[in-house]
Amino acid sequence: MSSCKTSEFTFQSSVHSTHVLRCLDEQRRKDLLCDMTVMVENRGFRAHRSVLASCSEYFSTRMNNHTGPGLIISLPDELTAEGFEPLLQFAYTSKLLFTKENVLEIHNCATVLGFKNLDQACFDFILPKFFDSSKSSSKVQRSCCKTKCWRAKDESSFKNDGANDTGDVSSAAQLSKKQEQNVSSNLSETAVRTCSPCPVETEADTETESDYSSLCPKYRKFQLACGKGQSNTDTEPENTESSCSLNCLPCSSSEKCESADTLSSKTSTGIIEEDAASFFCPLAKQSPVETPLNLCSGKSSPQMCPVTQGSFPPPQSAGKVAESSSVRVSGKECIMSDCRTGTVCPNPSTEKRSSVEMEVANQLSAWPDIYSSCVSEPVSSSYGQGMAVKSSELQWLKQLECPFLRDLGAVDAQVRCSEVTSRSAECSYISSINSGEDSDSFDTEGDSESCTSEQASLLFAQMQLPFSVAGIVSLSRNDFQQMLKTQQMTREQLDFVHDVRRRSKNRIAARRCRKRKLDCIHNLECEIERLRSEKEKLTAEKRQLDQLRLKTRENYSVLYDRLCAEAKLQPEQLQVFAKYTSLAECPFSTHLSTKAQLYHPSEPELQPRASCLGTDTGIYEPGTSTRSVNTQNLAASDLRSTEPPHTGNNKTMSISTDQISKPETDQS
DNA sequence: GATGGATGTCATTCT
DNA sequence: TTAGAATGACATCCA
Repeated sequence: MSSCKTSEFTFQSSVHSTHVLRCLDEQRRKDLLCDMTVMVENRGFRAHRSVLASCSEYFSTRMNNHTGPGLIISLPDELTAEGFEPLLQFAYTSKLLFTKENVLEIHNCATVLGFKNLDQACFDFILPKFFDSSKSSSKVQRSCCKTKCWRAKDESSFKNDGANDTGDVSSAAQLSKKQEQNVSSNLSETAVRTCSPCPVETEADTETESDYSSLCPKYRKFQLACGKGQSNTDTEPENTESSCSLNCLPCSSSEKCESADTLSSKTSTGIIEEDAASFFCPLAKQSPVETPLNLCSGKSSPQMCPVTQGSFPPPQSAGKVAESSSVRVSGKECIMSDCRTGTVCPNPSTEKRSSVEMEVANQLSAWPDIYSSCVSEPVSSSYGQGMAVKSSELQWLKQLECPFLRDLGAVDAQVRCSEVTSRSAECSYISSINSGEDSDSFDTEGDSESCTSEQASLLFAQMQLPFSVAGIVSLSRNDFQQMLKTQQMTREQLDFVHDVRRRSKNRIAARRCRKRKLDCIHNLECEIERLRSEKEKLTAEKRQLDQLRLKTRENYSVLYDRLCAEAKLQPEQLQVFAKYTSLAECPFSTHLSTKAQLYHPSEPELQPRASCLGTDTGIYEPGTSTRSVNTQNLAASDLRSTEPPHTGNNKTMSISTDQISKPETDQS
């Protein structure tokens, strides 16, 4: 405590600025404390001078000489309200909403007004995406226009970029020259940055496919066939990792281009958000609950739970983290974030996570093996340093509400197991190894296979190996071999270490594999359920359509008969009529053909008119050789039986097969 | 004692 | 060519 009194503490909230901005935006909307009006195209926009002056060089310059109240600034004629309004919103929300239609206007306004953080480079990236003929605006636009994503560029290159842009945005380029003289002086001195062309996917479908890239071929095929995302596997660290690797594609440059926002793929409206959190894995924003721990490509993540070099924060502090914040204690920074909200606490001063943080992230990904290993291994080594913690020091992790740590309850069993194991004086596994038996023997001699990692850890201690099981598992191959080189180990020890590493890796792989299998089974079950319900729905729809079709057919039949009766068509006319109405898809083509057949000139002896006159001589005699067209379908007859008497005209369609010269072959 | 789930390990294949 | 990951098969433990 005495040292704490003399230490200097800094609390830095990453959400404070957001809150302030939000309040200012609310004030603007309510016209509270607004001290200026911007006139564009006869439209007035109320705003705060300080906000606009801090965002725009243009406003900053214009306001220098005005200190009185009621300042009204009219924008140049070439600017439009359509272009200015999104910029005003951007000034207050750090989000730029744009469409293909107004992006040019916005670009013009931003250029003229010298909006900071909306550099030319941003539009350099966006505009080609919009106006490239091969791209559709409805596609996903991924922008890499984060300020952190931009690399410093000299003014000349900036101008070159601007020249390159003329192909797409000629009007904007024309404006830029004149406007640069006024406002871009500051832009240039602030090291105009451009966006390195991150190799991001711009096609939504490509992104979807990439999502499945982490799956094994078999399951990938299934997932692709199902067209489903990794609904259940999202909570799995390795899948999160794969997703992150997709969304956090590194820039081609060496700059720390963490990610680009995934814009909405369903609308053509883009959103560029200048948010600290957005510099990192977008999954944090997309599904914060489903993304427990961001382990982008095995690297550390700002979503990392509180971890420091061997000194963990107390449970109460970790468990009550209400908002993203970073606490700097004596020069060391503890990253604290709320896993539930997905907020992050990027440290602006540190570009990379410490190796310990990265190591812990890796170790957590292998949870709970590492957890149990950590508990049972008080190994102090450069390799195991990050993991050599007591179980009591890890208890605070359980108090976090990170979904990733949900299984801690299950882990407790292993912890207890490991503790018991560590207390046991004898271990058959150890004895077998020490006796010089083949390492395979410990497969069958272990008391519990769930404790084999702890037993191996114990053996490490027995063999005085200065590293942990978790350590050698998490190391890359090069690091692992380098580590072995630094150690003076016997052949037996080397074999043993290699064996443990291989088995541990395979153990983890087997878990992953089984988890995938279960997910696959679950997905299949869901798919079966979905298909079943879809089938029922389609069946009901088909039934409805069938009834409707029969009804229509009957109505049409009635109309046809009435037409025949009223028009008193001659057989030749009926034939022609039937010819031009007997479309293939017409349900009455057969009917008409039959009628036409009835009136065929070669059969003058037939008396078709009898059936067309609506008389009962049309012969409908159930049980006889007569056949009704409508009785070709049982459902039709059922329907007729429920129809009112007016459908009795159907009888007129009844045809005696005796009257037809050749037998009717259509029995269907 | 039978049984099914969970897990570890090995051998093989795939990437 | 090789390392690592994935996975089927088998064995074991345990409820």
